[in-house]
This record gives sequence, C-alpha cells and structure tokens, in this order.
Amino acid sequence: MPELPEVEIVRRGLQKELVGDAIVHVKVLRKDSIGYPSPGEFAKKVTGHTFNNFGRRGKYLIIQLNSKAQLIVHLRMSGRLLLVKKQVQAAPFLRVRFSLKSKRELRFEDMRVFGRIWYIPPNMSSDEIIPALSTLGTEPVGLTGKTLRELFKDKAQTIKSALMDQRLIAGIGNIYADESLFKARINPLRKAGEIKQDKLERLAETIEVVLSQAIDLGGSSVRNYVDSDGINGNYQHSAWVYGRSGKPCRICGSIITRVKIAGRSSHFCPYCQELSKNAL
DNA sequence: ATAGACCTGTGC
DNA sequence: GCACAGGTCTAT
Repeated sequence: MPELPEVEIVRRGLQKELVGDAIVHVKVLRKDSIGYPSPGEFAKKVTGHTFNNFGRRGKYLIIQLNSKAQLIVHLRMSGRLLLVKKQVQAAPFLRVRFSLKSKRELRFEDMRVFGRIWYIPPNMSSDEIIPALSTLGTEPVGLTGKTLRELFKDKAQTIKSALMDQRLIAGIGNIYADESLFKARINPLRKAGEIKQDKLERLAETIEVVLSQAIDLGGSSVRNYVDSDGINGNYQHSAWVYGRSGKPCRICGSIITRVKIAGRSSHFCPYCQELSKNAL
C-alpha cells in the first residue's frame, strides 16, 4: 500500500483518536510481522504502555509510548492499521492485535506479510534496531531544484529509481514517482544526473503538489489500502498515469505506456514526457 | 543494474 | 497457468 501520503493519513487518524489510550493486551497472530524483539517477547514488552504521540519518517510510522519506548510500523505493500471496536469481526489477514483500555482494538492486518512492527525499548535507539531508518534521506517538504540538483548530481541511475531511493528522498514510492514525473513532464528513463535545472525546479514543485493532493484525497487505494477507519482513498481515480497504461493521456490523448524501471512498472505519456524533448 | 526473495492474493 | 500488486533486501 503505502507511500508517504497513506502513512501520513493513518498517522493523523491515530493521533486524533489514540493519544492517552493504553495497550492492555497484545496478540501476535503471525510471527513474521514482528521485527523486534522476538515474537514471543513482543506482547509482554508492549503491554501496559500508553500512546503519547504518532509521528512519521518517510514511510515509517513512529509511535511514541510512555517511558521513552516506541513502536515503529512499516506497512510495506499491503499493511493496514485499523482502529475498531473490539466486537468488530476480525479480518482474514489480521496479524497483530492490540487491545486497548478504551475497549477498542488497534489491528495490524497484512495480506502479504511484508509489513513489520518493531518495539524499541527505552534503552535502545531505533537506528540500531532498524538500520534503514538512519539512512533515510530528506522529507519531501520545502524541496527546491537546488536540493534536487545536489541529491541527483553524478547519479547515473534513472530519475524514476532515484525518486524511489529512500536514501535520497524519504517517502516517495511507485505511484507518486510516476505521477510527479508526469506533472513535471520528465521521462522516467532519463538519467537523474543529466536533468536540467529548470526541470528539477519543476519536479521539486510537482512532488510536493502531488503528495499534498494525495493526502487531500485520502491517499490511493489500488488494492489493500484503507485508512485507520477502514475508508478507501480516492487519488487513484484522478491519477494522471499510474495504473492507466493503454488509456489516453488526460492532457494530449496519447496512449499511456508502461515499462519496467528498477523492477517496477512505470507509467508515462510518450508525448508529454518524450525523451527527446527532455534532452537536458 | 537486474533478478530473485520475501508472501498472498486477484484477474486474465 | 501466467502476470501483476502502494516495498525493501540480498546476491550476482
């Protein structure tokens, strides 16, 4: 599911509802979903904590508990965090259940089991338990062409894979990389280090516009994504290119193309994002 | 840079 | 059957 907008929406939903609530019982239904500590210890360690704050870094949800402990969640492809009354019927892919003092449950559902939850004890840093956290790049806020220039300087990789590289910018995934490149009229196959400054200025702006618009629309629901109340997002209905291969470009009517870049399906308009028009 | 692994499902 | 799915990791 989730890229930055979806994680941010979940974060906001939980922040509004859960600060001050407490975890009274934890049940791990699928051991693979636990990143740290061992699945056997997880429930014991997490039980009894109170939720203090819900933050986000890239696609990671960072939950501050009392006594300086943390819960960190990455939803990967199909993870969901749902806040429900405890009498609500459990879904087939329920992996971890947090029973709360308020008689509600925070449920981690994850069809594909790629998602992870880590408990960070007070005496440890999140960076030592999740090494990728310490290598995350900048949050995509206040981006400028100059920032992108520095990030992409000398990069021989395609701009598509550079945008999805979490060590450069944190939070952009397959959908919003394609969407941002379309709006900036940049071909996803262009080498990151060879893009002219004026296009980088445009890209810096379109990234922020696309992400904030996605948040306004409740995120993208391709398959599994729902917010913490179980509601689908709507960005996918107004996507420019993502998931639209074979359909006409909303600007020029050309047929949207799909190619593999860095192992991921990439969607673009062969006219609006023509390679030759993009040469430096 | 590309492929394969990790999982489970949906749609042709 | 086969291809594909909001992500990341590791190996070649």
